Amino acid sequence: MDELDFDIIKRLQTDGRTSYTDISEELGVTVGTVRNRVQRLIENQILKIVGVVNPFKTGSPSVTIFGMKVRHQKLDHVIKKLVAIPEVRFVAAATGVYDLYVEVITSSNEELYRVMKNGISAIDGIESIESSLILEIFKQSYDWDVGSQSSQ
Amino acid sequence: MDELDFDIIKRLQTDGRTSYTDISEELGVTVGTVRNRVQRLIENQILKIVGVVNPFKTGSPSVTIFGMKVRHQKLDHVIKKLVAIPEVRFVAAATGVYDLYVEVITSSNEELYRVMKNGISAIDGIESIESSLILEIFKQSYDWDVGSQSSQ
DNA sequence: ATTGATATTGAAAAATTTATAATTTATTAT
DNA sequence: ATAATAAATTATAAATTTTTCAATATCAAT
Repeated sequence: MDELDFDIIKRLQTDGRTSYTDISEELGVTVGTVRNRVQRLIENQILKIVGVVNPFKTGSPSVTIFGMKVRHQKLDHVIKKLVAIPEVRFVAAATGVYDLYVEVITSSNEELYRVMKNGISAIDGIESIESSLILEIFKQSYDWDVGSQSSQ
Repeated sequence: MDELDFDIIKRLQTDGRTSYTDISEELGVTVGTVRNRVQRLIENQILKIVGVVNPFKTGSPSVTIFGMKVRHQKLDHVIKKLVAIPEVRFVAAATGVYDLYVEVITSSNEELYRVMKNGISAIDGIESIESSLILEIFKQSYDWDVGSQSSQ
């Protein structure tokens, strides 16, 4: 990871379909180099180019954020199980009131209930779950500051 | 929004750089149609094609999730102010313990402190803030089920 | 300095995107 | 129902981008 990687990422953060040609001209390297770099970043799972939708604009989905307290000996196990559930789209460890934050998106409340009952509740090691149904998303941006070589 | 829109979105959710040609062949429509649809979806802010990075793989950032309780009369105002802060990348209204969930990404703890002190704390109407520093992200997927015409 | 490994470049071929006009499909008013 | 209008889709060609690959350059270790 060097300055060029960061610069390429910055460009793709604002538009994931920016042509490698454009990026190469802007950054003063060859298209091939941009291509190689992007490929490597994607292979190493540092970068992912995806179409993102606001779930509330494509239907009436159930978006839920869970705050979980977990037995620390079981943390790895709980994470592994959660990650394996398709409807679980975000899992992160945190400090503070909850050990884990988990986001689930289903296309209905019935399906949410199914995931909670058969998927999440069945996991051994979860001590408590606080759940919040998301009503509306006001901001969802992906161009956060990836920093730079010099700032590390 | 019809079945074709959903199918195009589904394809882009897994790879944002899938060629329109590929999509068109797969869905049995012309490239032009795919192009028009994607353009319209992006214009209407239903779809966004972006490069997403795992912030923890591009440095040592501060990722924080805030749970906020807000005076309901001030909710619009608080949301407006939060959305305007560049480091705030996610704002959503919720049921449950918190009225708002907010995610902030900064490239350091110092910057996080600055955003909290000058940006967030300065907003009138926030009654309480619970903050959790995210330590690691285990899953971050974007291919949630956008449903279909028939399922709506 | 030399070797080996890795990354970048340049150039041509293949493929995709873009633009545009014609056609089809859908919508609205009569 | 029918005609008129609008909107979306198609087909085609030109412009651009992506891909491939051999040659060159860069870097790290000996």
